[in-house]
Amino acid sequence: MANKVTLKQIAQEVGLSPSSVSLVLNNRPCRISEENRKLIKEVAARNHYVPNQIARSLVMRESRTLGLIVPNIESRFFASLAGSLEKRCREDGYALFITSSGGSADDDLELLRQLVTRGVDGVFLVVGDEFSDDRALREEVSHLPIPAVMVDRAIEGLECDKVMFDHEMGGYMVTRYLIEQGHRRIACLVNARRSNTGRKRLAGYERALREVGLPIDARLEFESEYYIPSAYEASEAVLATDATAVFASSDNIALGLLKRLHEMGKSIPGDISVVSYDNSAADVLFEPALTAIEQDPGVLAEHAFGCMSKRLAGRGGRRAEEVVLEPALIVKGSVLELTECS
Amino acid sequence: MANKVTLKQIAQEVGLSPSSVSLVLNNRPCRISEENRKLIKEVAARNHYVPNQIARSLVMRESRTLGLIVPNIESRFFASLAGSLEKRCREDGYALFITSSGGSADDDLELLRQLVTRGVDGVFLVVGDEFSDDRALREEVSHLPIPAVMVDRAIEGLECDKVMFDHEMGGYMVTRYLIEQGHRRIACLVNARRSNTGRKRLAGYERALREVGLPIDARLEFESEYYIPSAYEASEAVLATDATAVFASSDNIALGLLKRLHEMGKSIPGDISVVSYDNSAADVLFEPALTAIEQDPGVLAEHAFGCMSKRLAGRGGRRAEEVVLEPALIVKGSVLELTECS
DNA sequence: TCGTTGTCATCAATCGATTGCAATATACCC
DNA sequence: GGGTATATTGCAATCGATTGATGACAACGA
Repeated sequence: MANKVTLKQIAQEVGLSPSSVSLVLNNRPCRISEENRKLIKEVAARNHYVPNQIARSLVMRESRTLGLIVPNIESRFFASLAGSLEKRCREDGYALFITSSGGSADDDLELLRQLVTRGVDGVFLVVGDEFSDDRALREEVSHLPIPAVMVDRAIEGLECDKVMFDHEMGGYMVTRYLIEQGHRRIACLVNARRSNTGRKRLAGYERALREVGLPIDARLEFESEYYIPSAYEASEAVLATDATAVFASSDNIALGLLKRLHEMGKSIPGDISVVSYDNSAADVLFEPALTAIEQDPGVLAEHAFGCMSKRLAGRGGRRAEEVVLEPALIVKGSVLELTECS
Repeated sequence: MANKVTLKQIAQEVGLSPSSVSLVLNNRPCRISEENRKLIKEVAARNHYVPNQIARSLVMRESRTLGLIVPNIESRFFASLAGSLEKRCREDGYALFITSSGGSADDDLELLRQLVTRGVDGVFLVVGDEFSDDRALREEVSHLPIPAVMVDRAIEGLECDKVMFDHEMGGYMVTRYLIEQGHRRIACLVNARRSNTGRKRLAGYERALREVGLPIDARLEFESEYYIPSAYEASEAVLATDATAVFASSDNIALGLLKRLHEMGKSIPGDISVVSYDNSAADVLFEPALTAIEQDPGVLAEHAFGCMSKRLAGRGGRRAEEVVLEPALIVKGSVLELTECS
């Protein structure tokens, strides 16, 4: 294990003061003879000098590091978001500190504090979807000494930059599309009990029905957590209805549903049409491919970074910015067009 | 945005010196009257004082932060590893700085430097599987001023703690099992060209064949990258052979293979037996479930943290520690037992 | 009254960088 | 030689915490 080389050591070896070395290595405008400049750079390189960011952060009051808190890094969507965001940050010379909380507001709070004391210049928060007690978290976020951007979801009623896809619109688009394809009995499988996003998607679903005068039938609305087994369980009841189509409000929910369909020997879209939300890696396998709402994590990352960037540059307005992105319905082959006669 | 509160401010408000405040808040053994102790703690709490880790790291020369570099956080296996490792670190009061490199040695190097200058106390490296030019990286790793643990894979010939599953053994176990089930013509689909782990799995496959006197037939060995489309492409040729079983050396490779099988209307294990490596989330869908080698990322994380922990405590030996874990073959239903007559 | 002991708290250096201001040296002009 | 530019470089404070060494003060015994 090699020792770390410090500015002072370089200075000593060159025979100049630490100040001069610092000035030269940071390309600060200053009058140091060309000769010594060369010398300093050479010695620094030879000794593999790397400035200590810790020390630098302390005096500069910025670390060029950002933080990200996601509920669960093992979920494909968040992993992808984290990946995109990291790449984007790196492009601008920021490192991204990725952390995964487990989804409880307490853990979120703990991580947030960790990030702040570790000197990140800003945080991206993917928090607030679960209905846990988040008073302490809201409190903390609203008193943060650094900029924060809430991504994909938000703590309701908190003044803070937000970037997210329109979940209500997503639910609406799916349902509207199914209606246009001639479906009238449309079931949905959503996580409305424990998730804000789920609740919004459900609202969109209902709006679409209402809009065309179709009844909102509680017997067609089913509840499922965002896990495959949960959806699998719930699916039996869904398939016992007379629905001709199902709106699965997340990729995992769709997977659970498909598993059940497969077991029952039902075919898509022949026996029943399915629309999913977010594409899972597994989707490549299905024949036909799943029609689904797509929320590109890369787009989310791009906008989130944009907001952050503005704040960091001090260009953010006093009021919080809210970016709402429209999701896209990607039509593939899992929806049957019902003709009038059917 | 609230201001950050410093030790000095607290001290001022209490009317004592910063030293005293520091001493008390860190529960250092010192003689400060019970009365003042109470006061200090109360004022600190009231002001939401949180010590600045940056400043603390500088003088303490430790940050209680560890770093992790994975090739691609969007891959399920790495995401899961990152998740487990983070949880484990947190249990011991360490934060984990997760970064994702993209897999090139250059990026790995860049990230490694970033982590080091940002003062992490140690790094977990999941690097070195791709055959890129890694001289600079080896150089850097071998001169690191902090402990490093290579996880899941390694830069060959580098003296450094290592924790990984035995990939050769995995390939061997799969093949051995297939042989025991009566298979004689066993194809394999591996990433041997660009991956060390793939190469090892192939070696295990060949060892098993050799051991029982079966021929190693180059016409049964197929190459695929670790991506679904790549495996999908390669699968056609695999299925054109007379193999009764296929060893798919990664989850993505298995998915690509399955897609092709599905399209060709072939059934598992009736038409052909399949063994996979690592379970993918998508596996739940298949009927029958896939027999596969399982490498629990949690176990990997646990051991990796163990090594790190020892080093950090100064209890590591001078020589590098090497932990080789035996993978498990989880038998499900994708392999047909061939009877003698077949 | 002096010395001793014990209690409680502070001083000042340190970590490794950054940076405004001051200082030195050399050249140039009258 | 005195005065002024100009070119180079160094000093010392600073960021916010930690910590070994040291100081102040009271009580007590001789």
